[in-house]
Amino acid sequence: MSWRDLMCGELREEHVGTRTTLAGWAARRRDHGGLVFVDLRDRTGITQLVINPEFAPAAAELAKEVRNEFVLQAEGQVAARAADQVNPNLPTGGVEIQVETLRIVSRSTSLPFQLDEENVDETLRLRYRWLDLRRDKLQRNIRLRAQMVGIIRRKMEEAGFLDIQTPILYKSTPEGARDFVVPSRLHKGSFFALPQSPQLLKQLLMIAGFDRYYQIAICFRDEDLRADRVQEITQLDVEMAFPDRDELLSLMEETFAAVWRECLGIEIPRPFPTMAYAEADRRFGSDKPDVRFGLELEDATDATRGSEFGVFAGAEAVRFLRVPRVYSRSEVATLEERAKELGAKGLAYMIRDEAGEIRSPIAKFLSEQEIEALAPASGETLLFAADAWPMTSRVLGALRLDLGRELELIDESVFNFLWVTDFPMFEWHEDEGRWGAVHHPFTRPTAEFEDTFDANPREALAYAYDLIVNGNELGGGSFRIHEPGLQERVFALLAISPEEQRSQFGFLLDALAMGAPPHGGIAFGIDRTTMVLAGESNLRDVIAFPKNQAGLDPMSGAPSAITEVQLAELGLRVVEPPKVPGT
RNA sequence: GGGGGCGUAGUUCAGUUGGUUAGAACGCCGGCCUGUCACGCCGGAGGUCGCGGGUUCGAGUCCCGUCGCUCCCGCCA
Repeated sequence: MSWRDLMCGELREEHVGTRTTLAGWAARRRDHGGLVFVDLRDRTGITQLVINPEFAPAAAELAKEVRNEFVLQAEGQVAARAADQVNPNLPTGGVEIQVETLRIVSRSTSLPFQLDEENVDETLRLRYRWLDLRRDKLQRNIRLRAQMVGIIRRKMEEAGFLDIQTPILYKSTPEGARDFVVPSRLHKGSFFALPQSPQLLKQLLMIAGFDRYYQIAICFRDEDLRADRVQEITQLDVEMAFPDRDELLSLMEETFAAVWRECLGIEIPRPFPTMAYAEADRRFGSDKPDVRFGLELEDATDATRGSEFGVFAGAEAVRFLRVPRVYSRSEVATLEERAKELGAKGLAYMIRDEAGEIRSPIAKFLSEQEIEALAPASGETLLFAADAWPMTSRVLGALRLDLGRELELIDESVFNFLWVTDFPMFEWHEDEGRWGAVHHPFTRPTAEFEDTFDANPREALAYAYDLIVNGNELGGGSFRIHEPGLQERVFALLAISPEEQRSQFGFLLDALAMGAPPHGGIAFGIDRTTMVLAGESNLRDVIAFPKNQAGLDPMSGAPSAITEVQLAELGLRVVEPPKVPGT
């Protein structure tokens, strides 16, 4: 016996007069005492069942018991609806099933929340995720994700890339994020780490001669979560030997263009524009600029150098946003709050109102030439950050995004893809008193800096690139170091001792010394790309079974304590007993 | 580790200056209803106001603490 002849959303006028069997969930029941209507739902849509006690007394009796989310099977004639009974809101609205036989396949308790209710508490949604996933939006997002992954695989295979799996139980590395660790039973006291990325393994695959590799890889980072950051991510991981940057980037562009075309029917213009990191930082205060709107940062460092205003005169950088409206004192105070939250010491402002009058607590410190150099127009507010350069970028870059949204400067209908390139190789870690890698320690410097990066780490640029859409980082990559000597120099600059180099990365250095081809690659966050594709602002809405912001799963209760027996087998003792989550 | 917001019925929310028995909609239960599609009508059940303490004649409301969720900063090569 087959459960169904057609899917609920597939029924059309052409089926009128045929007998058919449908199966699905009762989305809604409308009981008229005699006639009963049931909206039967499956992943394809909804069809109306009509149960008439005159034709089907047994079915009518049973229909009175039907409640929301019961699983039903219904057999009957497909009937055309009278003109005044057509429901134009449903694709199946011109037809209905005149039910002859109804079967309650499965019952449901009353629901903890209604599927058509908005803003349901997220803990409740996660706890009953199987219900939450029945909602239209999540069904659509999960399908979109699967469709995207399918397109990506097709494109990678067409381009001759080989899908190779790498281990999940692997080795802890000191660089980068915190590791998730797994204790080893066979080797008590030793731990595996879950991969933060298959980075070293894919490099070894290049050295092994698989010159085009890709994988849809799960990666783990034990860091705090955000709306757009989870601990367990899925990434498209790509690497090629004897690489050609234009070929690699254009393959990626072609892949994403295909995803947007096939999933959304949107044609993304190619090639994607490119912007150097330094320009992105200067104009947008960000390494992942949202270029859908202007409101770019301006520089007033030189113009205020000799100013009587000590904060400006003494700051490494004085930069500002030119906002096309006049703010009240309390509105500016709100903006200043936000700036302080971002790490600014304050937020100076200068308003030229509609009458041309300057309103600014700092105007009295500035000469007329200094004010004219800033050229405030009538109806403009200038918002200043004066600090070390990176802080001015952070504060004004974030403020720019807030204001862009608030002033509705953003065209939400467009997708602006952008490559950001020429990142710095290194950044100074003040707290640790050493240099760190901006991308990762295996990234090669651009040719220009290969000889000089260790003499002048601040200036050195990396052969790296990120793909940005509307201010979201979808992914990034780089060309790698394939020369053992060069790799050792980078390690040394990062203050990794020769002993650590051996113990942590000995296998990489050995491999590089045995015929390593030039290679490079890229990796994209599948979750985040789906988020952008689906127009969501939260990763949890594009992941089937996500954890909450505290990294807990309200459904299963993971993570949870393990038994004394398990601990003993692993040679572990728990020092701090776990709090039971959710109490 | 730090900051903001939220926590009232199964769900989403309202709740005045601190004042009688804490409300609405949806859901749930019972009844009526043969063309509805957010069906309609009548009736009903359902609340430790997150938890603990304090102020007060009196606390959902004010204060302190705590827990949970969420957003952000740090962090995330």
